[in-house]
Amino acid sequence: MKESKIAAVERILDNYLEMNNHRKTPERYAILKAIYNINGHFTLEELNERLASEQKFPVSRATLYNTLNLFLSLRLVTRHRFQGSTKYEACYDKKSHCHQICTICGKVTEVRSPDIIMAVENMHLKRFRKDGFALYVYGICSNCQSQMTKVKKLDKQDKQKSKTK
Amino acid sequence: MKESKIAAVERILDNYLEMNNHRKTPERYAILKAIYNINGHFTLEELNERLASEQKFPVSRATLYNTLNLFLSLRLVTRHRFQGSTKYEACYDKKSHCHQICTICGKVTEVRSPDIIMAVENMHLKRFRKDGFALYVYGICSNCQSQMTKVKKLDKQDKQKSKTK
DNA sequence: TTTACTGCAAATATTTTGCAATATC
DNA sequence: GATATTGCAAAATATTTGCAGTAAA
Repeated sequence: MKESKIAAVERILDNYLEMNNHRKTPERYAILKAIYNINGHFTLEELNERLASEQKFPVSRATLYNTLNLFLSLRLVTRHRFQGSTKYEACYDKKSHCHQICTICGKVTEVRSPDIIMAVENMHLKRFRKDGFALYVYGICSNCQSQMTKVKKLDKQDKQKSKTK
Repeated sequence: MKESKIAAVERILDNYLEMNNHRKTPERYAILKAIYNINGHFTLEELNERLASEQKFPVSRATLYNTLNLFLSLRLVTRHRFQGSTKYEACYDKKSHCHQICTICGKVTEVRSPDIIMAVENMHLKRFRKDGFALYVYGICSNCQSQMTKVKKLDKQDKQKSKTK
């Protein structure tokens, strides 16, 4: 299964490079393979390390940026910019990305939502070819909610203290 | 109308600062006011210039970052990270943001979509308090689509030439 | 042989941080 | 007066760019 997915994206890359007289460098294929062997989000740094240690195929930062941009334009990867860190993600056969993001702790959770996918598909955008989407739902996770309740209680105590004082 | 909106967000800020024993510095109010006088997206740089030239109230970059983060956590502004540039936006009374983004030229267009808003509202996220969302629909705008058609035609011509040669 | 691509290093851009001075409470 | 906040400058990050050497076609 995974093998055939990699084969499929390699074919897309092949095709693009041939059509545009660009070169089939080993770097490009190594990077593509590395990306499609990662599950979920990854940073450029993580990708770099994987290439160096696991794949024994270190590449320069400049090449990584170049190649990621190429893949971005071919829609073989997507980029998310979460608070502070930029994350990439393989996205062939995965055109929709729904995330819930806690605005307190920054935790990002991926969620599936057929309803949203349908709603976006039915969205009417004039003269615009939709290729995919990302949804970020912001809010507060249960963890931080209970944190906040605690803090509020402490605040109340503080106020009472300062009143009595 | 606009006046009352600014008054409303100022009250939120007031309240927060008082509750948490933080200080009501003129910077914070000047920045908040500047933000709510901007229509649509703005960069930190643009905000900086506005404060210096229009409001005659220049502040340091560090303070801008600090204050924007404060407003972010108070949900008085949102932050979008579009390709390359980070944009902010006033978001009191505007909890949903739908954008269509051309992956070729990078053009961002804001779109309204009651259906999406409803779909997100109905989304069931376990133990997560939804506060707002941003949707980014990626694709290709009509402009770039016609660009591409032209390029394809040229490519075809090139191929024919090299064949005959 | 041609030239697209890589890697390096330097340049830019962006954001964070430490700290002394300042202003709010 | 205590200390949260500002502004500055430096530091840390992140990304882009120019160019010489390398390698794919």
